[in-house]
Amino acid sequence: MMAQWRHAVTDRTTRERILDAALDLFGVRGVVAVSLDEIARHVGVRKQTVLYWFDSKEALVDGVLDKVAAELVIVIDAAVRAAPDDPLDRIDAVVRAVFRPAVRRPGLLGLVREVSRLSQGQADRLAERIAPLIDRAVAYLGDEMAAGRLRAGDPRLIAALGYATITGIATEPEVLRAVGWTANAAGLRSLRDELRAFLRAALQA
Amino acid sequence: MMAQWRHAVTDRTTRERILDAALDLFGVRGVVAVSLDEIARHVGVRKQTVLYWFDSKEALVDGVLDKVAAELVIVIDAAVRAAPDDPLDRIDAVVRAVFRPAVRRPGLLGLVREVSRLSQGQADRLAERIAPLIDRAVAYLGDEMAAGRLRAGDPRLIAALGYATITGIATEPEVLRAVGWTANAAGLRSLRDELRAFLRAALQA
DNA sequence: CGAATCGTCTACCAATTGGTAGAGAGAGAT
DNA sequence: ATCTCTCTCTACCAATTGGTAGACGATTCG
Repeated sequence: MMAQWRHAVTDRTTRERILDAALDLFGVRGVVAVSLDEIARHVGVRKQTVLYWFDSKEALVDGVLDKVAAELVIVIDAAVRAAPDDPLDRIDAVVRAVFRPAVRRPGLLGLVREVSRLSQGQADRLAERIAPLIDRAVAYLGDEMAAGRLRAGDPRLIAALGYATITGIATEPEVLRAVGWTANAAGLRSLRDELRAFLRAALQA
Repeated sequence: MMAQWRHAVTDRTTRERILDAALDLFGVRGVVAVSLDEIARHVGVRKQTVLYWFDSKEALVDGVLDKVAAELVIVIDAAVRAAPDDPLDRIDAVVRAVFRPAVRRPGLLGLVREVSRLSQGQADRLAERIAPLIDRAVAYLGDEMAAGRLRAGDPRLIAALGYATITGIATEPEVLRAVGWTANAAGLRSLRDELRAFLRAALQA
């Protein structure tokens, strides 16, 4: 139990590779649908090695959630900091910043979605990690609405709706396939632009 | 195999009750996370009775997908037929019509989302059933855009984005909880109204 | 009444699941 | 050279999974 933490700093490779594989598999196919055996196979190791680094499947999920939260916080923080003042441009910047990693790793947002199917404790764990992001976004939306620079509304629900739009479109390739969209570079660009225009229109004053 | 179809007409109770329980459980927790045993327990019957009515778990999923598609088609068809001419009002009507059953049965839209995790054949099965709905919606959006009554854009992607927003917000209670929303009658009303305003703004010319 | 059919049940089964126990290879430290 | 510690492995295990075989009562039909 202790051993893992003592070595997590120096020896990252195996542990990190397990987390990476678990993130992709859990995020795309769901936590219950992916066995420890399958994760181990993807890493090129035996199941017991996974159980050596993580005491249980639950602990592995915890680790993956932490990883996801950290990655999202970094990406969004950087985007917000470097963004211009105008609220619509700022939201634009966040969308663009989230879109790239979300497309590169479909499991990233998929795992956030997965939270509603996990235990209450695990949901709380992730919520706690990204709460600062949410609080800041909600406060920002509220301020800009009050200043008349964004369409008025309940900033909490507006934030949730924006999140639902982004996550929904990023995690449901089947829907895009159903409307005849193709997943090449041009398709991705037009999807990103259409998403930005959609959110701009939804939020502008 | 034949027996089931021969009797599906006369004896609906058990079969229907299995489908109902399976829809709710599959939709909320995911197909792989729910065992036939659990479904049977919810119905008050043994697993083998479930396997009597449906040859396999896969066949049960097929049945549930058909049920979901049929329910959605009926609800949306009725809403569209009874809706006024103005495109924004018409979309409004559809949102309101979908919102009620989606809230009453959280598994309904959850199961549609689940499709990306099922087999290709099952994804096709559902896609085929709701294709008319999608095609009509896309064509309608395109016409109204051309007429200048809706914001211009790729009608296929706009349709997918609208779907993502509705389904996303309806199937992720954790997100709403994270922004401090409460699931009572007043909360539901304000969520529905905020969703309508959001989509109106996103789509209007 | 007798026979067939239908719906549900009990009794199993092989495969897979998350998890335990502990062996053993390799590296560093004494 | 041996001892200790880290890491991965083989060998199991109990529980659960989807699914099969077939018995048993009730209903329908001749």
